[in-house]
Amino acid sequence: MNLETILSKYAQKAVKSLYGVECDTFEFQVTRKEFEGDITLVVFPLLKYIKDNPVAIGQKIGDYFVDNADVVKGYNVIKGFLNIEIHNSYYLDGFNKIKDDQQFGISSKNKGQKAVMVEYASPNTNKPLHLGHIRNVLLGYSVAQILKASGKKVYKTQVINDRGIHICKSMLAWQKFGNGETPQTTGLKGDKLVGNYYVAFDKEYKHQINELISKGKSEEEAKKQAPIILEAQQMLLDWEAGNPEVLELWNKMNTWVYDGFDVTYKNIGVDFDCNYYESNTYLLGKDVVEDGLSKGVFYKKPDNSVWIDLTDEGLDEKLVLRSDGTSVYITQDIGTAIQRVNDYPDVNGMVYTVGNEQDYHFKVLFLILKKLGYSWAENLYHLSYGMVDLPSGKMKSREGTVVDADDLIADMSRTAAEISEELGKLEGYSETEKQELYKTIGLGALKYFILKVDPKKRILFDPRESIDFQGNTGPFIQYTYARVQSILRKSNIEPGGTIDLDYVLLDKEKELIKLLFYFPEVVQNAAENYSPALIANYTYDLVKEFNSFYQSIPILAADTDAQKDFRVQLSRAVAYAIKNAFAMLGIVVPDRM
RNA sequence: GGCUCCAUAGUUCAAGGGAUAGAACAAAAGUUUCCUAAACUUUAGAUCCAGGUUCGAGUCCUGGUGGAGCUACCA
Repeated sequence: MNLETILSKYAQKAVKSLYGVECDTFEFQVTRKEFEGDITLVVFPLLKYIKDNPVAIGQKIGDYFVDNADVVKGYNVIKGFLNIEIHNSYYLDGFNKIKDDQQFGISSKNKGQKAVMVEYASPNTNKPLHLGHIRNVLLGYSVAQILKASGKKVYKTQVINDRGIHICKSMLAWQKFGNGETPQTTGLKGDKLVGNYYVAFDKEYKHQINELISKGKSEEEAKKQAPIILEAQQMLLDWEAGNPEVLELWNKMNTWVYDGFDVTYKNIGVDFDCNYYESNTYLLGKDVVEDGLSKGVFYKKPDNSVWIDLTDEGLDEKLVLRSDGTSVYITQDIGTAIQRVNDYPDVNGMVYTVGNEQDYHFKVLFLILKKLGYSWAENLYHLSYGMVDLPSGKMKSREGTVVDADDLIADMSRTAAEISEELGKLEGYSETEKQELYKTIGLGALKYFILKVDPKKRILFDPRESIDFQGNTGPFIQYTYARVQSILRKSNIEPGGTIDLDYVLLDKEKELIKLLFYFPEVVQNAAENYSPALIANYTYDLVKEFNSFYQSIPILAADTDAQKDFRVQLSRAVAYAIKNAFAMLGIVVPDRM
């Protein structure tokens, strides 16, 4: 039971006995540093029920606390704020309960109940992954970890967009200009190779358009009549018809791309429990539409196209089946959602990590699924995030301003290596260990940089300024962790034992314990809000407090054995929290750096 | 046109309707015979505008301004 809950109970009794008022919700906040006290009851909200002045109310409740609540040592009232001082023994007792818990902050309470499926990445197979995908993947993966840590069962998944005209473009260009090139013959990553042909297609397409325009065609006509686009369209038809040659090429090139993606995912440190391929799912959903039609959820227009009317919900009419009976994007998404629940019957909710340009699409999708009457449709969440922009604006592949995922990761490692080598603290590390560490630090910087920002907001990424390794950054937090590990190596104080409840706590020590107590709540909060940023911010606060403690208070050289013991154990508990919090962000913490 | 999201120090980010709006980077100054200076300690600096609700508004509401996005029988 946390402090707020305990104090709420006393507060409830207090207002009952003092004023005869029934009230069960109270507003607490952490006492500001400039005031005496540990936790503060805000009195103002009580004015609705109690006719008295705020200071008097505060004092009376404060007196009641001191007389009745064991944990309360004293209080002061400033304006409408009742600042409550808590006995050190409360903190020490609580600390004894958590200090050896390596899983601290990770809840296991809801295990075995309903699961949630988290979708992220969702790449196209015609282009390599870029910085935008990195934000997507990091967010999705992190939210999955946070949900797990909050006690939920989670499946991680992606939808791979492996069909359509865009894939045919790369295939066609490879056929025409590829001379049989493969990742093996060129040494290129498969996704990069295929991406190059996508660009090659575009180049040729533009060339043909210009030629046609010079022959007197309008731009519109030229775009439709360029031979290469006609060929691509034919290829798509062949693909849909099951032409074996086209399918073989499609398979071959997609395999290259998947191999390339696997390398990138592994580099980033993310994975999936299952994959859905659009080539398997694009036909799904049609039966559901038929069914919904009979239920009156959808309606048919004279040309046989099927629609849903969402004007009552403030949205538009939306097409769900074309007049020729083929499905559209949303039809497929309806089908995929249902398929997932069929495949994983314990799934009772889904999180879609998709950019905010699709806010409208997901609003519609969720509404449709609700109208179709699926119980799990209540638990769908669009984890919508802002674009990653460059100082010049949007990333555009045609202008070559895309920040490639692999390149960026390599860059980050390189920067980490430069800084590390300059500092020269890695005596005794082998070259492999060093490289591993540089990657850990580089990735830590990148991931923290992206995840500390509220998902909704767009991120500005300036490739020239790169990403900091100092201040409010991943490496700063990793560094603190490494420092603690160093202390633990040097001390021979093992986990276990109990801290004496009479131990005299210094302010900075108490602050750290308070922050630790707050961690499980932060995890729940982050899970409810699907927000890795909350975890990142919390970790930063904790680490900042620890560094201040570390700097001003001797640990191994403490005056007494009791102090040394306590401070080492406190440091270890902080390290557990850092490690677990960072794991929720998908960031690894090093033992040295 | 309609709808959605965003707007906080020079810059990048914080702030569950609560006290004097926090950090970091950049700027200025200091701290290594001491547990890792990727650190710590100081200084200076901000809520887009106008109304409203509230005991209390960066936060909620209305209207502006500026930016982004959506508004396809594409995915």
